[in-house]
Order: sequence, then structure tokens, then C-alpha cells
Amino acid sequence: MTSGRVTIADVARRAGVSTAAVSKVVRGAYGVSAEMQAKVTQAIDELGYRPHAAARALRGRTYTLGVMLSDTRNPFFPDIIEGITGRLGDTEYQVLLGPGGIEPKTQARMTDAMIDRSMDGLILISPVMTDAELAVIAAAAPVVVVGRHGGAAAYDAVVDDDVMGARLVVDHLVGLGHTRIAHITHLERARAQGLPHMVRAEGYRQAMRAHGLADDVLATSFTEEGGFEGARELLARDDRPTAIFAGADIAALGVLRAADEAGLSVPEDLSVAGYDNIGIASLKRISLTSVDQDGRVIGATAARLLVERIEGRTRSVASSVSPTLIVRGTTGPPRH
Amino acid sequence: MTSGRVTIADVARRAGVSTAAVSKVVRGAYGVSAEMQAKVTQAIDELGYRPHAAARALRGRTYTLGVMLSDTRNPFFPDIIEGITGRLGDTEYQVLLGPGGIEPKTQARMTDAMIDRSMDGLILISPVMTDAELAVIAAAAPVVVVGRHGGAAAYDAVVDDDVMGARLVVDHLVGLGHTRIAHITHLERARAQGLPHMVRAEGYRQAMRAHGLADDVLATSFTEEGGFEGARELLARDDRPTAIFAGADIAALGVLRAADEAGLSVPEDLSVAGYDNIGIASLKRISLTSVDQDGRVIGATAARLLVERIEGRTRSVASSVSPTLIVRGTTGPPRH
DNA sequence: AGAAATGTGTAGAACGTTCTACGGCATCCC
DNA sequence: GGGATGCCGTAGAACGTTCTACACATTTCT
Repeated sequence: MTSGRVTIADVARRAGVSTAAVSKVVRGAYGVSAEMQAKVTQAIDELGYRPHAAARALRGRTYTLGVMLSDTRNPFFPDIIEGITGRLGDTEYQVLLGPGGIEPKTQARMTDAMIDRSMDGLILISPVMTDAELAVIAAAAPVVVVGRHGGAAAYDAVVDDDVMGARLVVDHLVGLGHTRIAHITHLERARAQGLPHMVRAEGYRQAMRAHGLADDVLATSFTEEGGFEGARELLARDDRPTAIFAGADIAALGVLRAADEAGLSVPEDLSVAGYDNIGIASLKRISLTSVDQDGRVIGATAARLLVERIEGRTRSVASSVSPTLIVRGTTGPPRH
Repeated sequence: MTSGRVTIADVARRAGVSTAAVSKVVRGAYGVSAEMQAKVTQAIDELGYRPHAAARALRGRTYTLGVMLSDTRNPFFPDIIEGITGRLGDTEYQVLLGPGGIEPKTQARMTDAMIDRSMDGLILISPVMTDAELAVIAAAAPVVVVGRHGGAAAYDAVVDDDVMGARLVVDHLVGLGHTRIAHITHLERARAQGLPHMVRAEGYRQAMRAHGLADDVLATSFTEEGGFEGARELLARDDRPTAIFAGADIAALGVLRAADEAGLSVPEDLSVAGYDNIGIASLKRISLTSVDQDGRVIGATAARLLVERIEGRTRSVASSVSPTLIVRGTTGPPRH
């Protein structure tokens, strides 16, 4: 009882056994008598012993999983986190989140830091890095990548089926009678492939083609301002679209503002749909039709795959989660 | 080169020196010649050595700071995180976030986990626990608490000056000519003291009294629905208020909806103000007058205090960050 | 010139676990 | 009754650092 922490040696002394025995009991390992079990657990309870994770790290497991977040502001991160922690709630794994920033460099620093802390596995959410860099990380620890289409042999992947999401929107609008449906996407100069907005745009194109309609994609950015600018340009055309499908809700909010300013009423003059189903989309005052990717399911799936991989699976798995369309007040039949 | 990791021993071998020498160079400790310095850093670069944080943990520092998040959905967490990481960006500290959930039990589990991983210090954001529990944590690691008024000797505290924030709103509304100003607050059954909403309500009362006005506080909850219900009740009164100050923006959004449904125009018939200045408050379509607590400053301050404490300060510090009022379109002179 | 001080490097014990060997003791089988 | 077989428990070496002692060499002081 010199200072602070209760160690395995303290427990062993108290119970009158060896540290190895205590270790066995703690880990639920083979070769422990009922009597030993009782003695040791009692000593543990009395002393309030908790294994020191950092010390464990030096020999195998740390029971720590790292989740690298790219953009902390991303509105459905909370859902994904909830999915992950929910799935892991009754296991002994602990989840720690690492704010990786949006730069490849800071993200690399974060993943390095996680590996240096010998985390048992990593979930990377929308990482901005090359496949080669991902491969290096995956060589050092089990990895599940969320939100990037493509995947690779070295790690597992969980994605929202963005092609399907885009199709849901187009089908819905076409079903309402729209034919001039424009899409606002995000302009990205990064070399990364398979980012969600690219796949959404491609899904939109496919769906339009399937309906025999001409596609119309405008690339601005996934910000309120980007949506506003894009919509202003689209609405100034002679043959203006009767519906705008923005690849992200935040941009859709900008579209709504542009409609306001142009004196167009929604959905009578213009239907608007977004993607992500962020919290405020459901506020009655906004009531934005949007595609919901179930973040909880995505997170739970990622957690499951990661644990499987940690426990030995080597074959790579790519899981695709189906989104659903949430129809609200901003979409309706076109006037006339 | 048997497997994976480059260790300090590998570097020592390569440079032809002892591991102790390498350790000195890595830590920038005293007693290293220029020649030694050069040899070792070269070997480190060649091998790509990074110190193993978990191994370090067993002897002193881990250079890891833990941030416990209570509610991941809280819209200004990202700002606080940015403030923390921004401040720490050029140090060797790494920040890891722990989703603690809203239950005292899960939060305790998370702080325990952080201590078990021997993190060098903890920042707790709006923790829901008793002062006694906080004291236990603070005994095991340096702690800074964010968002709880009151503080204690064992840890540092950073809070938004919620009394001032409430006063800013009341002063603004009174300046516009309002006299019947109601406040919507959050109903909490937890035994925790000094939670922001309580202090905001108290600040509102003080400010009203200072103006010689009668206060009018209604407790529902800080949700869109809570704001809606509260406003509906307030607006049904004979002597309905001309301004409603909601203690959180999310509730203010509900107030706006209630005004819509009651056929009242904002701000002519009803002024509305919120608190937190969440992202969408600035959207032109919402344009909500709100109190901005500079999350970045709060985060940066918390990080600074924590590092100071880790480096030896023992005297406790409580820092209060001044909020600012952002006047937008939802407040104006009463029609009367 | 000898003693003291300073500067530079190393040996080796910690830190708190896990886990491989192995030893002791019953039990079982022929 | 003696060897094989299980079961239970322990000793002690790892894991990758840090850090206190100390050894040795050089410089400074008197």
C-alpha cells in the first residue's frame, strides 16, 4: 500500500496465491479450481482491483479498439459511434475515438498513435488516404474501413449502398412525375477513389438512364453555400429543373434557401431531396426528404467485423448497408 | 527483424550504443553528446522507430490525454475538440475521445478505462456524476472539468459564463422594448449541481430582476419537442410574452415551430432567442439570435490547464469564458 | 600534481501483466 | 503397486520502455 494502484501482486498476496493464478482467474483461463476462483474473486472485490491495460498491452491484448474520425462535424458520426459502442457494450472491449482531422497527414499521425498504443483493432471512418497507406496500417492491426467503396484484401469494409440511395431518390421523384431532375455533388481534388459523393452521383446517373431521362450533374461543394450557389445556377436556366437532388442534406438546406430567394415554393415549384437524414431534416420547419443511412447498423456491423477479424478471420469481407428513403414535405408532384 | 515492430533495442544495435542512450536522445534528456545525438537520430530515421506508448506507460508518461464526452450529439463538441487538438497540435500529446454516454454508470466505466490505460490527464465534458465521484477520479489523474459550475480543489474547471450569457439576451430584448420575456429551461431529475441550464435560468432571473421585470420560467426539456410544448403553453396565455428566450437552440427551433403554427410572425409578433449558436442557427432560413460560447476557446483553455496540471501545478484554477450574443433575424422590437 | 567537479555513456532494475514450462498430487488403469 | 494421465498451481522469463546508480574520461580548481 505504498501508493495508488492495486496490482495483481496485491491481489495475489491477499488471496495467498501466485500472481499467475490471479491472472488465470481474471482471464477466465483454464486450470482453476472452484476454491481458487472464489478466493481470488473475493480478494479482487475487496481490493477493487482492475487490470492495468497498459501493462497488458506489453504482452498481447489491450481490449481497446480505436475509431479514427475524419471530420468530427459530420452529423451522422454520433449514430455510427452509438452503433459501435452498442454492439460492444457487453464485451470487455473499450472504444476510444481519435479525431484525425481532414488532412491525410494528421490522419496518419492519429492511426500511428493508435498503433503505438497497441490497440487491438481500428475502425477508420471515411479515411482520406491512398490504398497503399491503408495497406500499411492494415498490416499493423486489424482494420475495418467505413464509408469508402472499393475495399481491399487486407481489411474489411462497411459502406452505405450509395448507388441504391441515389436510385431511391430518383425513383421517388420520377414516380411523382418529375423528368427534369438535377443533382448537386461535391467537387473533390483529392486522389482518393470511391468516396460516397462520387458513388451517389454515379448512382444518380444510372437511375436517370434507367428511366430514359437526361442527367444533369452540377459539382459545387457539400456546404450550405455550395447548395445555394448550385441551386441558383440551376434555377436561372431557361429549362429549369423541377426537382433538385442534393448529395448531402447540408447542401439541400442551401437549395431551400435559393428557392426561397427565387420566390419558388417548395414542393409546388421545386422539389428538394437530400442525403444523410441529418437531425434537423426532421424538424417540422424544414421537413426535408432525405436518404437515411442507418448509422447504427453501419457502426454495429463495423464493430462485429472488427471483432471477428481480431479473433482470427483472415478472409476479407465487404458489407453494404441498405439505405432507406424518408419522404417528407420538400418533395411532391411538379405543378402543371 | 523477426516480426513487426522496431524497438529501442533495434535502434541501439544499429547505432552501436546502449538502449539507455537511445532513450535519452528520444526524450531529449541531459547528458548526450552531439555525436551521439547524430548517430542515434540517424538510426531512428533509417529504421522508422516510434516509441511504444504502452511500454512507456509502464514507467511514467503515455503522452495521451483522454476527453470524456457525455453526449456525442451535443452540437458544440466539435468546436471544443478542435480547441483542444488545436492547442495540443504541436506538442507530443495525443488526444483520444471516450464516448461516456449519458448514464453516470457508463461514464464511470469510461473514466476507469482511461485511468487503466494510464492516460496522463483527463478532460471531462459535462460529466454527470457526484462531486465525490469526481474527487476519486481526480485523485487518480489530473482532471479538468468542462461545463460544470462550482468546481473543487482537486481539479480545474472551465465554464461558459452562463449568467453573463443569459444577461446578454435579456439586456438585448429589454433594449428592444420587451417587458414580457419568458424563459424555457430543462427539467433535470439528476442530483448533479451547477449544470449549465440551471445557471442560465438563474442568470435570466437575475437579469430580469435587475431590470425590475417579473421573471417567467417554464421547465420542459432541451429538445425540439420541449421547446414546442413550452412555447405552446406560453403563447396560449392571456398575457402572452412578446419574447421567448430558450436555454438551448434546439428548443428555440421548437419555439419557432410553435410560433408558425400559432400564426405569429417572427420577430414582429414574437422574438425568439436561443443559446449555443449551433450551426444551423446561422442558416439564413433559420437566422436564430443566439448566445455563442466559443467552444474553441473553451477547449483550448481546458487543454492548457490540463497540461499545466500535468506539469506540476497543484493549486486549482476555475476559468470562465465569456460568451457573445449573435443577433440575427428572430429578435426585433415588439409590435405592441 | 592531486583532488574535485563535470560530462558522457552503460548496466540493470523496475513497471504490471501474460504465458510457457514444469512440478506435485490424485486418480486411473492394468 | 507402479506407470501413465489429468488437474491444479507456481516460477520466472518475457514485453519495451525509463531512470537511478555508477564507471570512466576529461576538465577545472587549488
